Amino acid sequence: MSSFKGRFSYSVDNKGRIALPAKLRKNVSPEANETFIVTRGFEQCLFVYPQDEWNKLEEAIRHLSPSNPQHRFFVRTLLQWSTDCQLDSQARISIPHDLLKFAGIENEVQILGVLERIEIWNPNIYEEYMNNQPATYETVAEAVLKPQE
Amino acid sequence: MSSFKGRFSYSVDNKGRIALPAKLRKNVSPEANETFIVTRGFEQCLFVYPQDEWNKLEEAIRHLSPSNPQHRFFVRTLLQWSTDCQLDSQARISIPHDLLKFAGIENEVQILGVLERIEIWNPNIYEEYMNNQPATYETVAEAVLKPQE
DNA sequence: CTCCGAGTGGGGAAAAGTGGGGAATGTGGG
DNA sequence: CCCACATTCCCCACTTTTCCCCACTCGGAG
Repeated sequence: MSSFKGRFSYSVDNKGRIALPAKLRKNVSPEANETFIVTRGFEQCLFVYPQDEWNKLEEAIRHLSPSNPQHRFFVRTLLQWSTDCQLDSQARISIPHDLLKFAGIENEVQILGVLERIEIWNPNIYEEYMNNQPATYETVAEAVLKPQE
Repeated sequence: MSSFKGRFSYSVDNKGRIALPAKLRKNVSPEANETFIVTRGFEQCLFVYPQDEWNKLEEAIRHLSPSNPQHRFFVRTLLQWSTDCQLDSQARISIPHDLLKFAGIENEVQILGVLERIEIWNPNIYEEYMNNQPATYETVAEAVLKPQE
């Protein structure tokens, strides 16, 4: 099971390639086979799943009801943005332009490790997201971690 | 289970390395495998968890709902600041610059053992924190220890 | 006094990040 | 049908950072 963590500032070269930070690369399981699925994230960012983690997600949405309109909408939206990416020999992935455009990414990115997935953000949008949180880290922590036994 | 205790004054060299006090090192369980996770603490300090203690924390946040925006914010904030650190052959950990900057750490640090984690503070900030507590140790003790069975 | 463990400092090899050239593939127009 | 152009991918090269190892100092125990 992957457990990505950390925040990294990386550049996007003019071919739309983004290097995968070495510390994240070490947490990718061999079953992922150097293959990643990039898709639209929550908030204005991209989610990157290693193949093996994506398979779990796919299994989950496979069990959604095809007769439920809301489920259909969710599955369509998720999958229409999803695309396979192979690492090149320098451990970089090449992101399609429409996904870069969706996330407002130009030359610089913030890369986050978030347990089973990796997130890619425009640094300014990320900054804004973090600054616009209604509560502070400490107060949220108190609420989130309280029921811990 | 770890049970760190004590307060230590240590220096940070110009490569951002901090030695782990010998007394704390003796309390690290072998399962930690010389690996530590450094992250942002509450208040302006850093938390250092041995691998095995971190795993418990990670297990807790893994069960948070991915569809709850507040949970997403918390997990992102916690993980974005987290990074793995291996002890070098001199039992030191190398702290990334952004974490040092967050905690306002320059050349000197206070290291605290706090049960399952280790805290690293800028000595001045720690002093200020201690001096600005509204209640005294004795009155807080009364409130904290009262309901103990 | 000597030895040993603990804390501190720095040099050099290896890895990681970044950028770009050029072949292979694919698409549309002449 | 062939050619021009764009796009993709593979490889090579340069720079910076990281980390691994060795050396020195200090203080306490024997």
